Amino acid sequence: MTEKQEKILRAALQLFAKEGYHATSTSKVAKLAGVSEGLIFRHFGNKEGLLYAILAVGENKMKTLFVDIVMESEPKQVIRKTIEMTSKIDVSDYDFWKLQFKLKWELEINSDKKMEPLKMALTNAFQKLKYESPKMEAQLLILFIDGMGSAVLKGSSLNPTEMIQFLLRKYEL
Amino acid sequence: MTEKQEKILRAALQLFAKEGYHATSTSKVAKLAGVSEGLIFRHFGNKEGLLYAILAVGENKMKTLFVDIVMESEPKQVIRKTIEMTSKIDVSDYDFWKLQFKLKWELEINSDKKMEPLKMALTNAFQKLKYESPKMEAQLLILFIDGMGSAVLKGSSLNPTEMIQFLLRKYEL
DNA sequence: AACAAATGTAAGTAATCACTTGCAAAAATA
DNA sequence: TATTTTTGCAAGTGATTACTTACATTTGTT
Repeated sequence: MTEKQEKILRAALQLFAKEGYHATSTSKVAKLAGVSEGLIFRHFGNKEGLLYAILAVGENKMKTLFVDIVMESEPKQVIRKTIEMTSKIDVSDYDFWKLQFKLKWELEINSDKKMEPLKMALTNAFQKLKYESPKMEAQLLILFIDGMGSAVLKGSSLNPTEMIQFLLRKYEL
Repeated sequence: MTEKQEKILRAALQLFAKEGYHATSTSKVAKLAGVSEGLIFRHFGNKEGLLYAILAVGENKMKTLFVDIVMESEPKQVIRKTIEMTSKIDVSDYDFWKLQFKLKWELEINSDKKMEPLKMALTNAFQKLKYESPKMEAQLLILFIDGMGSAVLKGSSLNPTEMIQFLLRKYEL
């Protein structure tokens, strides 16, 4: 990975996350990155290739965020860590997460499949804790996580710390 | 409102909801509507004007969906109706709601303010029912509604009817 | 050192973008 | 009926789009 390649990826992430994929032209990316426009196509083939290069880099961020939860054996800890997940997101990664949410609607790129391991872990946790409908409980919690993430990234009025505390009490954690 | 004006609005809603605002060109809208491209600008000024004309038409849809809940005096009914809200959405209105969610991310058009009356009604309802943190409860439920709507409109694997039943049980309704 | 491959740029390309102009037909108003 | 206003279209406009080409420079390999 060249220095200029990284500059392109950083610039593209920043612009895609802020303005959206279609609203960002390759010439804008090149300008912000301080490279010639042609270099984008030399390295990434086309605009779509640039997008997927960004997503590939960020894929690991998501995995490392999940692996700590999925590996956890204590059921109560699985639930606690899931609820606290959004607060664990580094501010420097906001652009990446914002892009993830944006793409879900702008293009129809779904990140649901990546959620599957988390859903499994949660279902198991709720089952161990003798909840009546562990599968539904897992789905509901994921719904909340998604909503929390969305609220935080859009700078909604919602106070995430307060909401996390509230949820932890609800699940008796 | 001319017949051709309506045709333009219908075509634009369909395309904006499916492909997104930036990905839809005015020429595509004109083609689908079966009119000349210039007519769009004659009637709506520019592309943004076309978008806001669509949103103005749909504004009432949102209001009528909320008014039934906000006017309800029985607290348990307020909560029940809120939970059941997503299932009350007509399939023919899917495009409008999809556009609403899309715009929240593609442009930064926030529909949070329109949620405020619902939030107030829910807070009151939870207060009457002696919940410990009525405000947080209201916020949590709205988070859920948002997530449900998002899941339904994106055709996620989530079964909304099942989830609604599950939630009604959770709130002892 | 010699050669090949990879990295980089400047200046293009045709196509498409949102939008305008000029003019005709229809509708409303007098 | 005469006149104005509104509705509509065909054919434009310059700007911007994603992408290509031709050529120079740097880097890696033998």
